Amino acid sequence: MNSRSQYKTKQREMLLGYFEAVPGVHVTAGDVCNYFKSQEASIGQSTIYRHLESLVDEGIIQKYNIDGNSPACFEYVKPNSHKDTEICFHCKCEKCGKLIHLRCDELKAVGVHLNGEHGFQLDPVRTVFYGLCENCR
Amino acid sequence: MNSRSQYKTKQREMLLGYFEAVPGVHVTAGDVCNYFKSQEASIGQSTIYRHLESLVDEGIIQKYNIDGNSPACFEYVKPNSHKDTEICFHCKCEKCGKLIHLRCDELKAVGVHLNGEHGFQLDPVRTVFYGLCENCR
DNA sequence: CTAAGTGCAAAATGTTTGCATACTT
DNA sequence: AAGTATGCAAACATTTTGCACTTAG
Repeated sequence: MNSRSQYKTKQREMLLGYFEAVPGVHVTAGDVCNYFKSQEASIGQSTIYRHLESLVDEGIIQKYNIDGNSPACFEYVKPNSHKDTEICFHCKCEKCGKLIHLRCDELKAVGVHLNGEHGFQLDPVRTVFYGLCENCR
Repeated sequence: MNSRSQYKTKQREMLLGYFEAVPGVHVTAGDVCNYFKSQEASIGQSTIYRHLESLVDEGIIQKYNIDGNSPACFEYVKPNSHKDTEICFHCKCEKCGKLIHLRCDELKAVGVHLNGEHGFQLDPVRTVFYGLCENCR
């Protein structure tokens, strides 16, 4: 659950570079593995999985579970979009797959409510609202 | 995606009985398998998986994917309960992994708000709130 | 030098499928 | 009799782990 890398290794830099090159795009662990398999400098799959976990813990990428059977998706998080003052909620369309980013005070109230009434401290970074977007309804 | 059973078999009746006996409780496919393994009249796991799919399609049980790695959860849906008041929201503790299910009108307001203000039709079955539970904060 | 990182292959997990047999209608 | 349902074992896909080896600090 808590794994951050401490060494700056070639593999970590390559992974970071990969994610930085595709901001706002979802990739699966398999996508990453395939990409590096097709490069001359490849990375073992366990290393990829281990780094994905670290990068999530470090807040550099985000992990989404679209549904139970398909593989998890990862997305690069731009460093300056992470400030507390602009909490960003995510809505994912179950049909077209579109990811919508919302900055909304009323949604922040959900967190306050969960905290006050149910003793649950919401993590807006990890929580994704699933449903249907405007076009797909 | 569309599989409804047409025959009334012993196995189907046993499964139905099992779910009706534990309304409002989440069970995984594995839980169901284990339960029936400990009974003298057991059911094969493929049969269980196939019936779970049918029962979901028939609206008799609901399926939740809490996160990508843990198994899907199933819950019996009481036939005569008016749906709107029975919407169940899920909170998952990121630390201890505890799953809390809430039936809360104020959370329903989130769906209304997303719909009205953001044109997004929330799917409460699929959406899981991540955060920290009372004990882990 | 030492702790951390790597990568292979194997294990673990949860779910699905092929197929011969048994059951419902 | 005809078409489903069953259940075993094997296949599957994704992710995790054990362990010997390498590397960063």
